[in-house]
Amino acid sequence: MQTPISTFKALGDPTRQQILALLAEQEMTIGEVVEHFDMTRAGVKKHMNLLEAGQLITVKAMGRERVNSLNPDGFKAISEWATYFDRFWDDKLGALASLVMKEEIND
Amino acid sequence: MQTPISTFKALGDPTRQQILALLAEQEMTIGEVVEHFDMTRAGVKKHMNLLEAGQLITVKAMGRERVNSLNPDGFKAISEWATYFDRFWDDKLGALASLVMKEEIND
DNA sequence: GACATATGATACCAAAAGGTACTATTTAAA
DNA sequence: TTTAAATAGTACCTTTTGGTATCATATGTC
Repeated sequence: MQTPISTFKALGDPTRQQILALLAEQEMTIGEVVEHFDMTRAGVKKHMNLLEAGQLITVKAMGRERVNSLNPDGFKAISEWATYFDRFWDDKLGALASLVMKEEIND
Repeated sequence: MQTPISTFKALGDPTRQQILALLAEQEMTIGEVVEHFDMTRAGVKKHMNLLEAGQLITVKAMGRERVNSLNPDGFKAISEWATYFDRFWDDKLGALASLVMKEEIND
């Protein structure tokens, strides 16, 4: 499987997590997001660009405004990645169980 | 819920992803990991420190060697986080369905 | 058209991360 | 006890990232 590195990268920052939390409540323009932070619009915009690169948000133009909303794609990618690893652990535990059994037989 | 930012951060780098892939096959000392990369031991060690901070690997001392293995904790944290968001999407869709219904009633 | 507003983009600075060279510490072996 | 191996840690440099200031572009309003 291929790992969504840009998505992990986007998620690995506290400011971006806060932005996602805001957008989880309701979609917002950049201007509205900025009001929640002590940061310039350009600074927030850079974070938004990374979130968009990680497919965690989408932007739709509404006149001269641009509304940002959460994008399921990125979240879904992480979810699938996690599912893959859940199975991996099951296999490992299975392998461990087999090993324990073999030892018991050999005793 | 609290988000495992250090874990996301550790996962958001291609070199660290490769290290995890190696350790998924078998546990290794740092020296063995280094053999797979065109990088100094100290460079690899820094990545290992970040992986350990994200609870993605554990280290056990074996004599003068230190064996690194995958740590389920970090992966499990991501898995739980993903599960939380899966439910979130379900709720959003549910909310959307309710909204559509309400509009039909108001028509 | 003129003007204000919402935004994107670029250049620049400061801080953090990626990486190397070097030194120190611990442990196995002769 | 000397020597070599495996590793941790620190100082330092380079690159990337976080952030600001500034300018350019597009859109709604008068």
